[in-house]
Amino acid sequence: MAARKVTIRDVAERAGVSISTVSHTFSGARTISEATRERVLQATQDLGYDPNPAARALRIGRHGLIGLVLRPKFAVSGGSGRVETYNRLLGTVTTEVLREGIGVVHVPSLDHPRIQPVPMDGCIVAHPYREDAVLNGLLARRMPTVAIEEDLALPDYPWTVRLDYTTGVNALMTELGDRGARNFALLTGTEENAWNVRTRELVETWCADHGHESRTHVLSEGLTLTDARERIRRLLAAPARPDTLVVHVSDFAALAVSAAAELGIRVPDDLMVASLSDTEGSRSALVPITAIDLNHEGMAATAVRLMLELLSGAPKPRTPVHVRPELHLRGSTAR
Amino acid sequence: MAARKVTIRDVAERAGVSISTVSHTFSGARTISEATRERVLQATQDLGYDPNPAARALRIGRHGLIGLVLRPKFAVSGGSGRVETYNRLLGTVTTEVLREGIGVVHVPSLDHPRIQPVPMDGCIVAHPYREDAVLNGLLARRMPTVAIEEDLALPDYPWTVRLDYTTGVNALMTELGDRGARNFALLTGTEENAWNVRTRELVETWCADHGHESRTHVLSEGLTLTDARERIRRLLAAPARPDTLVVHVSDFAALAVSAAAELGIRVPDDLMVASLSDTEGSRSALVPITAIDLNHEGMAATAVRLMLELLSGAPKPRTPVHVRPELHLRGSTAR
DNA sequence: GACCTCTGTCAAAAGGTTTTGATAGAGTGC
DNA sequence: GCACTCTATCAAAACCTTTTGACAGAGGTC
Repeated sequence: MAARKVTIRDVAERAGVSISTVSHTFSGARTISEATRERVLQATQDLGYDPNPAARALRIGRHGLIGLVLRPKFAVSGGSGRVETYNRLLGTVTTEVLREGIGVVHVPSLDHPRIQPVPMDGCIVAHPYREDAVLNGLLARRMPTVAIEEDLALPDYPWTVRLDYTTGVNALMTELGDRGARNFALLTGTEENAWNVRTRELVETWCADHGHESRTHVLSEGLTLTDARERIRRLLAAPARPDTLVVHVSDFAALAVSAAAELGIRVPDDLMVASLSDTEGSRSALVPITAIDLNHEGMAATAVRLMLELLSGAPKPRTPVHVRPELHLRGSTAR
Repeated sequence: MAARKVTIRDVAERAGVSISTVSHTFSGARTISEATRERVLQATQDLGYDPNPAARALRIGRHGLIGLVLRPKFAVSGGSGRVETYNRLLGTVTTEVLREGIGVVHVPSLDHPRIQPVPMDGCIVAHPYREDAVLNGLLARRMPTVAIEEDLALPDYPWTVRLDYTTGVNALMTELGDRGARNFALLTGTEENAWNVRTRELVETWCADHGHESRTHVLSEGLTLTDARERIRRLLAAPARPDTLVVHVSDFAALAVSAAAELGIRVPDDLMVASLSDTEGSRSALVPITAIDLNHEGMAATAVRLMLELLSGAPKPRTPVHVRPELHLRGSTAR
């Protein structure tokens, strides 16, 4: 079936020139006469020559590929919100990187500390856990690595893109406060990532600072929608019901809205709901939900920028790199 | 910053052995004494050695990567249904391929006929257009290629995974007929891919065979939701309104359901709606919509199986490879 | 002690590019 | 017609692995 691959040597032979001439024809590194170029191109065509990327990479020392790892592990079965996140990241990284003529390779987020050697010039790790095994493995191998969101155990890693939670969460809380919220319930998650930890700190601090009630409930991100619904329903049916719900997962926020409807609780009049992430789930809920958009596009684009800097040998950023989230006010908190 | 990369030669030197011994230590191709192995591993550790994938690929002639191209072009901004499709494909391909220790690389679906050389052993092209430039470019380069859905101009390409539209669409139409559908409107798309063309043929043929009215409307997949909504609204407001809508894009089907609600048309009593694709849009519409699930998981897994066969030199499949879609009956067509 | 087999190691070749120093020949200026 | 510069080309080296044929020494058999 597969006859021997045709190499630059075959092309050179057929065109009656040396292999360096063929190479130069493609790269334009040296001037080549029109007649020769013609013959080389013709030979290339005839033979169906396709340069070997491995040989090229070996010689020039670059693969032209950057890796992308998403943690938490990409799960097809996972909530649609997570899928959307992955897509926004992947889409942006792909687009941005492409502009530089670089490709994207999926790096399996093996829990194995030793990732199998993948041809990449650098790697972007999105949403690492605390003491993330993949991130640490890459760093140990001296792979140029950019993190999207910090590994909480590596707060000083300079090549990190951080979301400016302070601005985002405080803006949201102020808005809720202005609209009369006094008794908050925060639904946060179990995964130890910047998103959960930082937003929790900020919400709790803000409530404490403003003398408002606040109670934090931890809900596993892995909960089925049915189980999550049940948990939320119980929370809303309890006698001392909060007047405001701040929910980490947008799909859960949507659940809260529909659970409220079933219980005859009016949103936003009796209960305000806000989400700490923004996806289709929050946008197209029964009552559209006020949400903080995590600006995955901005994060990804910035990560790519950082990666290009890192690869070109630029000095590390001296101050933390932040990206602004976007607050979308919607019906679930409207007057 | 980046001192010269440490190579197998450095490890050999530090361990006081030859480079072949180092290589054998890793590959296990020859027996190595315990003492030597120990020293080699220690040296590897000390130096932070990381094998060069390009050199390896060059030598063994395989990259350990397969490419994935999604056409129509992956658009983040595109409808959420398209995003979901991409994810289901990507997720399945990644998972399946990983099992074999192979990685996945994103191939930009450049409209450029000449994709830049990407290190991959084979490439999966999903949903090619008619006379697809990328698919043809790959074949011209003799790249082992598997198509998910046929290129209509290459009906005999053997390494193609096809959806069994006949079974799926006929089951749907029969169901609709049984439930009293007599006057059909088919909303199909402008892109010339197997999905649009095959389903259209089947719906029209079925209606003709059963002596039912049917009218086909072509809606661009690129329409904004607002424009699509308007078009659908006009269709439903017309005097000779169909009793059944079969819609290609699930997001458009969801629009039809809500447009009907606005016009006071009851679904399914006055109007049945079915979708030729199944996504979050159809599942969580105002009235959940009966839909044909394109079984992207099955298609992707089969494509990977085909790819592995192709790469291992197996003979081409003698009969077309089909995957069954799944029909989900929901409220939009219920009695 | 001659012959053989095994074990552990090495040296060298091969894989397909890109890059660079060298050079032949053509053109230019006087 | 000499000295020089350009233009177009070539040969060879380098990139880092994996694979394979060779071989030295240890141990076994008669």
